[in-house]
Amino acid sequence: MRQDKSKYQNFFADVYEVVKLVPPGRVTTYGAIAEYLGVKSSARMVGWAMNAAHSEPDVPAHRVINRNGILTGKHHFFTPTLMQELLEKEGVTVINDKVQNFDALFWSPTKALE
DNA sequence: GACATGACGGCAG
DNA sequence: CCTGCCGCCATGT
Repeated sequence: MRQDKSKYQNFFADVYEVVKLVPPGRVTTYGAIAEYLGVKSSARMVGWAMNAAHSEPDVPAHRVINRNGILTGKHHFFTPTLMQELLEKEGVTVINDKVQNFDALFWSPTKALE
C-alpha cells in the first residue's frame, strides 16, 4: 500500500469525470483519456483506473475502448455481452467486438474540452 | 527486489 | 486489421 493513495483517488476522479462527459452514442479511448490527464505514455494506468470504476455506477465504461475500436474490456462487465449491448442500445454498431465507423464516433476529451 | 500480469499504445512486418 | 516486440507503470506473488 502506498503512502499517498489520495493522489490516486484524484486520478480516478479525473478519469471518471472525463468518461462521464462522453456523449451517448460516442466512444473514446484509454489513450485519449491518458493524454488529457497528462499521462499519455501510460494508457495502461487509465485501464487500471477503470478497473476501480466498479465503485462508480455512473461511469459509462462501455464507451471507453482501445485505440483499435475493440471492446477489450467487455470481460470486466457483469456479463461479457453487456458492453456491446449498451453500445448498440445507444446506436453504436458493434461487430465481432469491434465498433463500426469508429473514426466518426471517436470522442476526444482534449478536443472537446479545450 | 525480481518476476509476471494487465480494461494500452506505437512501431515494424 | 493481425501478430510480435517493446515501453509504460501500478499491483500481486
